[in-house]
Amino acid sequence: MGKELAKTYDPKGIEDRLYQKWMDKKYFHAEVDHSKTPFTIVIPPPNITGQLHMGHALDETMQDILIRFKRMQGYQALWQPGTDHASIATEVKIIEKMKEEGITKEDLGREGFLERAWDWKREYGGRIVNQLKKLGSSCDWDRERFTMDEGCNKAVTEVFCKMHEKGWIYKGSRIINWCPVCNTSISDAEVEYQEQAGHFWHIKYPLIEEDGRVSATEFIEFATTRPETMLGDTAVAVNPEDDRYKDLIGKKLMLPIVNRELPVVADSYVDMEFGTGVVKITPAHDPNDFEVGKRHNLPEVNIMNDDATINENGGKFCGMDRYEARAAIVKELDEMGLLVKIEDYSHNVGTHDRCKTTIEPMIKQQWFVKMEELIKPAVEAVKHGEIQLIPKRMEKIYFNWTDNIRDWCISRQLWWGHRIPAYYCSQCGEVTVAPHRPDQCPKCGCGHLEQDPDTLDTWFSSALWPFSTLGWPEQTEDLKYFYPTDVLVTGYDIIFFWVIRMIFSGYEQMGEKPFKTVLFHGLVRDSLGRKMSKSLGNGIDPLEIIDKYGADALRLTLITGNAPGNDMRFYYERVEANRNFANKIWNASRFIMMNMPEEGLAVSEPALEPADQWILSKLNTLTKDVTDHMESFELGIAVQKVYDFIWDEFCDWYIEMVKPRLYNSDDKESQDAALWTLRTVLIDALKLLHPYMPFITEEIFCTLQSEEESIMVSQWPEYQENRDFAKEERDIEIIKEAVRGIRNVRTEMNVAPSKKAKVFVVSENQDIISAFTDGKLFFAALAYASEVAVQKEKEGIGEDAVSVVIANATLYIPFAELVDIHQEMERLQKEEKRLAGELSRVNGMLSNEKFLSKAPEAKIAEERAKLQKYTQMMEQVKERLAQLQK
RNA sequence: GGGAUCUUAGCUCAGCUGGGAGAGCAUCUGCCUUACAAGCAGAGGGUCAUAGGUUCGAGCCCUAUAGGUCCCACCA
Repeated sequence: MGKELAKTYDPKGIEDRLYQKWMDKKYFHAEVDHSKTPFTIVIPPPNITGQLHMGHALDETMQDILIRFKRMQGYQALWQPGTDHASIATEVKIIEKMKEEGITKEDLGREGFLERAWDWKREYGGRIVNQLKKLGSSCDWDRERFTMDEGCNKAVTEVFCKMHEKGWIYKGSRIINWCPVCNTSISDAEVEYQEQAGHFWHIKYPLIEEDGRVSATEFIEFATTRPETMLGDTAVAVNPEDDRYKDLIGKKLMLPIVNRELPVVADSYVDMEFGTGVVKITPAHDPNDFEVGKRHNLPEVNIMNDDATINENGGKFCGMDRYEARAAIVKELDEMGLLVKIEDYSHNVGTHDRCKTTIEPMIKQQWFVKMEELIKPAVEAVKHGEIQLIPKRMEKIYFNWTDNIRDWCISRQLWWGHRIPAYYCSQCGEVTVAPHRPDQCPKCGCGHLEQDPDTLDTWFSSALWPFSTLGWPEQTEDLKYFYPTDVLVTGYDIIFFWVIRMIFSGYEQMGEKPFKTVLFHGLVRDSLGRKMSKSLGNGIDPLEIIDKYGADALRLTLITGNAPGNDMRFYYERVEANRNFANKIWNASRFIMMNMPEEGLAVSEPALEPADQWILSKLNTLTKDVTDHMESFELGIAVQKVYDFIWDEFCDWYIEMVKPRLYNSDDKESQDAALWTLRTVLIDALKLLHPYMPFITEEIFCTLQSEEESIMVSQWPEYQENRDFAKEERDIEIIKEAVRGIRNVRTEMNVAPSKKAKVFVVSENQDIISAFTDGKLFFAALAYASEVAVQKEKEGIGEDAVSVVIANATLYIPFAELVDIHQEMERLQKEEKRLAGELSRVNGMLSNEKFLSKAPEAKIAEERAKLQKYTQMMEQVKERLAQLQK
């Protein structure tokens, strides 16, 4: 007897031990090796503030599967890991923590705050990395990077200076999205529109008559959702085509409360159909109005402070919060008789995606990236398939963004991040953009230079990630060898933030795409289909699942039962089912090991029996299918096939077929062949499964072979022509069909499993006869037969036998005392009816001329074969029925 | 307003380029058969949202409709 294993698989202990072994052996490490083809994945760097959630777990699992697969295939597989400083997310968290201590950012000052931030990074930055390891992620940890490490900082500065010189980064006064809570500008991508119930205030402004007096009778009415912005109104606009207002164009209105004269301008932006066809124009606080203002040279009156309170331009409302001011203004307008009515109105409000605060559009000096030219190669690359997006439908989302792109506001009024390398001369005001602080102002020569206080959007550095992590801007060997990377795996939710920006950055800085394929996945939701979130408290912690069911079970759950790019729901039942699968493999392996002789097996291939050839042939097909599916990124389909193979074909059929041979030590040769096949098939199946379930496969592999070896650096199985046994496959399938038939009738007749009976196999077909003769031993075991007689004639079979009809053969089981002739006839009649149905369908097809002339030959041949098979079976059923009727 | 996506067994979902509907869980029946009760053997259960169309053939392709989800968008 061979090695002993525990009766149930317990991943605890095993996983950490194996991970440590892999680390110790440096299996994850990849070096430049020109004898191999590189295969590279860069990790979407998790935030240092983050804790592992299901989204990460899915993301990392997909990447690990690909990396392990390619590594086994012989590629030089590099999975480049690292973390992201996550500028705003981290800064907000640190401020929150400081608040508990009663300290503000300002108390500490910039230096003090940054010290705290780095402390935070040291404390929590490693946490997520350790969690990734729990999943089994085979990242090259020796290469771990951080978006604010020296190399990445250098890359950021380099890009900023280069692009500034080129004129593609500029500073400008433009309308931007301002978050009054986070106190910073944010990019368009960070604005999240939320449908909110609000009001539509109908207001009217009086006309100024020719003589300069404010009319008491003539007004223009319009509606607004933000009445407080009237403080910044500098015009009212109508559509130039609008006959109702043609006469008004060029005239003036009086802005109430503020008492500012407003011109009536004509602009096609105004929709005549909407509302009254009149729009008040606030260039400083609305992006559209800003554009209108530019077109008509309107003054821009900023009415708000950074915290969204009204500033001195708001007169008596100065100091009020924007909503307080809104109420006060509405009240005053009402008192003045200028409020026409208030309607309930549901509309989209822009909020900051991080804190959900309603953003305030404001005109501010900010740094921008000019997108027009930059985006072009990124569009071409996807359009021409140089970069492939999976699933393909993501392309539409991609183009939708690229087609409507606006300049990217990259400056943030934050401290945690890459500080903008721009220096201002306090004497002459000259702006110098340079990698390092200049000693003196290049214009006036003075030494009073102040660095821009702002930092860069956190995505500015992540956009460079695929090459900054490989050493850029240095032309390193790593960069030459591993870039462009192969696959980027990420959620579709950051396509705009990250994927697009990496693509245009790759082309701009490297002159080459950052990756060949982008593999998108969806969101992991809870069992009710809701997003997992802290506020709902419905998040499921992957670490708890790993602790309870093992990382392998979790990985399998995340990767199966879901189409690429679709969201998935998380069910404990599914993890449990996959845990059970792990246990199934464990026990199959245990069985094999228990039967292995101490001295081991001869290495050479023994004389195989049909059952052995059948499973080897199945494995061969499986190998091909799995490899094909994995190569086309159909990871879930691939592993589903391995699952079915292992559970159904290997465990439920092959192991059962082989038991009688194992227990019969008289035929040593047959036993050896069985053992050899069991081991060979198990090992290859484990290899196919390894990328998905790295721990259990390694544990078994090593127990089966030696602790020193590792499945993760073993060779990926390949399809072998000489393992394709078509005939044996067919023969065994026929026997399986017979077994199923017998089990079926036995259950139907309530025959106790312990009750064995003689089974007669009657067939005139020589192939069938020899197949059953060869497989007698296992057929008997599977079909609960006490004895099997394979013969051409029906001799010696009593009338009161149960019969099972399969193609080209009839099986008889004499159950004298159990057989109820009437019941047996009913059963056969049911079968007759089923066959009649099949026959009419097949005949229908084959008698259709159009089918015969248009369908592919293979299909026609297939149907003809079926016709033959069913016809033959029908004859047997009829014959048997005729006998019983006598 | 534009677009994407979904609607398949009681539940959650697969179903790759069109060729006789699948899985897991749940349900029912019988089994502790010397790898596994986290198991084995068997069973029931679907007019593949609806209506048209293309095709020899449609869950799959096209059109429309209904309902759900999501993304984008400058109608104040």
